[in-house]
Amino acid sequence: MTQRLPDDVPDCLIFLLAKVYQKAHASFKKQLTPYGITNMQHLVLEGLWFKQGMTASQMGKFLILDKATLSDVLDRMVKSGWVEKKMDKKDRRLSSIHTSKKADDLKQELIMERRNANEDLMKGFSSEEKILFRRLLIDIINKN
Amino acid sequence: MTQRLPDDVPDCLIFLLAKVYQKAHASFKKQLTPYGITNMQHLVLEGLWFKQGMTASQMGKFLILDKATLSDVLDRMVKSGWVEKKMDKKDRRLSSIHTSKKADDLKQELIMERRNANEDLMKGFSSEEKILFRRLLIDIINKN
DNA sequence: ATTAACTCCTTTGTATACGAACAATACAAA
DNA sequence: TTTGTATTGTTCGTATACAAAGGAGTTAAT
Repeated sequence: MTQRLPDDVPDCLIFLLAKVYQKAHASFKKQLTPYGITNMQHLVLEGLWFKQGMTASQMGKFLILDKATLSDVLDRMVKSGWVEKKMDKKDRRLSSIHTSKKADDLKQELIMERRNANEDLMKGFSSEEKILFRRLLIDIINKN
Repeated sequence: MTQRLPDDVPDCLIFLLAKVYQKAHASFKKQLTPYGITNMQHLVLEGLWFKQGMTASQMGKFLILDKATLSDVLDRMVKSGWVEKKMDKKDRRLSSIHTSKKADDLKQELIMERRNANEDLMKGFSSEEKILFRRLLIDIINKN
């Protein structure tokens, strides 16, 4: 699917952002193939390694994901043995999510894959460009 | 769904790109609501206004979209009356895609909505930042 | 205690995404 | 002209996305 822009690059930031995301997503997806895990599932695992035991609601806020999306993702991850849900005894609406042993065994490897993917993306950028690029992205996300 | 990053912004470009895309997509989606058209459908229309009569295959290359994705999108757009397909008499595998009158009547308005969306995204950026940001995005897309 | 309001999560419906397999068609080579 | 190959577009399977509605549980206010 990966392709190049035409010589006459469209003057549309929305389009460029969509294509950059598409590219970044596709290349990380390829890196994750050997692990049998999707990009989204990788994100969930890293989120849990940062804050083990989050509820689905907390994770949704932390990762900025719709609860409906997350519900499906977690369901698949429980079924495929990447995470486990533990019912909360005090509040029966909640369940805390934990990574499984299968996931923890791959922790260092999976984190490294992400680091590599990030470096690949900005390969060729100067230090100043990297910093500025990051700042501009954050600005857009936090706008409004 | 739209939210802010935590104070401790994750050091992961892939994540930031996903969130920027998510934000840009969501805000343009809201702008398009009154027209009863999706972001993707808007993209297809602008593509056709640039090069009327493309085949699905050509459009896929032009917009960098998977043929399977495009097939579904075009199908819905034909059903909802935004585009029309004309069979090619010479090569019966092909059909050229055209915008409908319903779409053309909204052309100026729809193009303006995109322009506004793009300006909103980079509001607050200096001219230099805008130019650099665009260049960096294009660099990433055309990498490899 | 009971109702109202709120929260958590799931389910439903629609629209992307895209790899893979396919059918129909076109074309090039022998 | 038959055979092999390539191209176009569809269909299938799976995984996001997210709005909207719903079910279950909790808490606040009366």
